[in-house]
Amino acid sequence: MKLSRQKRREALQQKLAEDPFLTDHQLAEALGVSVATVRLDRMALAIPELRVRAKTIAASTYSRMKALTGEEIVGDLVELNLGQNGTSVLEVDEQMVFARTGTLRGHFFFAQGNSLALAVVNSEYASTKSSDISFFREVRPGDRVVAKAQVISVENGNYRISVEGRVQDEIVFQGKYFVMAVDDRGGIGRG
Amino acid sequence: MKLSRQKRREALQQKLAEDPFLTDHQLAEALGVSVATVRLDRMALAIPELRVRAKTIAASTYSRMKALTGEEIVGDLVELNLGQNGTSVLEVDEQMVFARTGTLRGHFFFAQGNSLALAVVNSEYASTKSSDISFFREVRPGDRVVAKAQVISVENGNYRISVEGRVQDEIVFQGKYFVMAVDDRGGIGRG
DNA sequence: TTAGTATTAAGACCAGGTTACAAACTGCTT
DNA sequence: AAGCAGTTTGTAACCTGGTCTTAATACTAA
Repeated sequence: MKLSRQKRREALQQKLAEDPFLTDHQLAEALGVSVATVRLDRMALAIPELRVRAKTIAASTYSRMKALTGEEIVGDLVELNLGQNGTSVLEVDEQMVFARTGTLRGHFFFAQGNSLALAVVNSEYASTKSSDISFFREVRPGDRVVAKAQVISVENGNYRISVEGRVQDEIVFQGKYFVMAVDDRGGIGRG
Repeated sequence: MKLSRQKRREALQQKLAEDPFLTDHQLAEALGVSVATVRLDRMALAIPELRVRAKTIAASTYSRMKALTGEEIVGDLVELNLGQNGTSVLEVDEQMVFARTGTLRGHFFFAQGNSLALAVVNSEYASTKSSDISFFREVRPGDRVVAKAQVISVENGNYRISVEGRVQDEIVFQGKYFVMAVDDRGGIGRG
């Protein structure tokens, strides 16, 4: 069960890809090699120690989870004029794109636009009634998508909001959101 | 700046809710109290040490992030007839809803519909060109959203797909997705 | 055989804890 | 003022999962 150094390192990377929470000790056992060798291999492959890995994963996924599910805004809100307009920026990273095409998954565009539209309204219980979005250009990890929202019209609590997302002045998506501002909790159409 | 023990412990929990990656030392400084006290408080509140917190967060969010971003489908695909129709089920949990209203965030609807639409097309590089969605009813944690997609028309690689999401026969969202099947990598309009 | 590389082992050190215990400071009663 | 309880703080020893350095051993090709 002796692997060449090359093979062993590939196996090590594979193991860690499957489960990044393995200690050097566990890795050593799995690969049938000493802990010292595992450390050397990690060094050579520039793989940080378990704690750093855990913390990095935690910190990155945590904030992203928060952004995606726990918080009200997807993307960083950089400007906001309630009832008028707003701007948010979304940094695209590897986690957000399709494995196959390497391009941003549509729902991040939708989510960025959606949450920006809701932020602009900022009623106690604003909610999206409907939306209409088009995607123009592919986006890749490293791109910064700047979304600008503009309120087009307001009619007793019903906002029409236009959102445009650009990467360096090139438009990547364009959408209209119809948002309903509900101030009591009895309304319908929460999104 | 002296807090009662009660208040201090609340403050500690608050701090950790905001940023779970604070060391005892940082907490001690923030609360104006010794490290030993922080440890006692953590003990009393059954809050594990930093490393355990990091690892736990990492382990739990890691799998969820993979489910949310790393895979091609949001929701569980339960039926699929390529080029024709498909069904997916999304279990709504607390992480997916707005804190304030307790209702599902629009982008999960969008994402469920979007990924289902793409799955139905299943070209090598299918991508959403545009969409048009309406949200009808609020959805709460525990609900199972069953989405059914139906291909309406196909014209040289351009699919019109209608998706309906229901919770127990009650319609919660309805959307049309325009998906482009791109078999080479040169096309535009990836979503 | 021997040089050079790969592997292992052994020792000291570190961060961020743990446990156990002692000391000090508080508020309050007697 | 003395005594006591509860709270807070400090100290020392130990643990894990590493670090870094040095040294010894094993393997392999010339």
